[in-house]
Amino acid sequence: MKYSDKLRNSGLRPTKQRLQICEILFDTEKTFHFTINELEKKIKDKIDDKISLATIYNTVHAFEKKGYLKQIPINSNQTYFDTNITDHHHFYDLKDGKLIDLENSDVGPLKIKRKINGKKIKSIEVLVKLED
Amino acid sequence: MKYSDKLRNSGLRPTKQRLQICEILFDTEKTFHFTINELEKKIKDKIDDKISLATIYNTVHAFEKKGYLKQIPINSNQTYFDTNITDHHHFYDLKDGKLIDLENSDVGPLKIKRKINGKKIKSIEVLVKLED
DNA sequence: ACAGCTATTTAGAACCATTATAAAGTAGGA
DNA sequence: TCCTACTTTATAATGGTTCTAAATAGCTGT
Ligand SMILES: [Mn+2]
Ligand SMILES: [Mn+2]
Ligand SMILES: [Zn+2]
Ligand SMILES: [Zn+2]
Repeated sequence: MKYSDKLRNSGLRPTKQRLQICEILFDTEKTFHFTINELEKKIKDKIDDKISLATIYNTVHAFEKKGYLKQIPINSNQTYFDTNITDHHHFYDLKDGKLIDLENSDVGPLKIKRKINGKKIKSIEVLVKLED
Repeated sequence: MKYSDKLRNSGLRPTKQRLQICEILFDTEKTFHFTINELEKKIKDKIDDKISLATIYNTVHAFEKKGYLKQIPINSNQTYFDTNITDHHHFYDLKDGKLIDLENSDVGPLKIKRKINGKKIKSIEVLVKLED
């Protein structure tokens, strides 16, 4: 399915900027992790038109809200996003700030035994910090 | 052991400010989670002397580096700290931004099967997001 | 094709948690 | 007491993110 249809089906107009960002984010063999800053660089490298920083933020947030991107919970001055939207976990290399995917099967079965009244679990995320 | 000795043993001079912050952080029945902003409020409430914001940041970072506090990996515009330095996990209530401790036994055994060459695991942290 | 409406983009300003600066104050050893 | 390194402090700077409001572009009905 074309990105334009996917966007329209989500209630998002398929603008030139959104389509170009789609290509950068989703036309890849492998999924990847990125910060806004890194995405901005990638956009400058790969497309000739300029996309304003505000639009990059708007688009990433719109895609996240629609479920096409995920935020990764991590302590950093920047927000990390993930084009891999399946349930999975992460290694976080403290040395270089890079993330590595951990499949669910790499972590083993997680069973949260405690329950909070009136709340339900939205996600379970494991972060494994790595050092030398 | 008095806080002054604990601090001296860590190579930190037991200043009035650090001792007062120690009392707020560690003279409690239960451990708790906080942001710098919340700690600042608590300091204003509980002690009569003023402690500058810079000192609060300095002290929290010094205590974290010495292992008396932990940072909690989470997506928020503020950094969350924890006076519970044991290995444990968290519920994160997306509605009100509050954290709840999850004991290791509440999560079940975690076994990270994948290894990264030349790196060792420093910590394994689980974040369980809650919604209504 | 056109008009009208709303969504979107954009440059720039604002926001705000955090960090840096550098001057004044303090703890502890000689 | 004196010295020196450590600490505190007010304040400025930083930098990622969000806001603003004006210009532009996509879409629907005619
Ligand atoms: Mn280019
Ligand atoms: Mn007071
Ligand atoms: Zn991932
Ligand atoms: Zn905790």
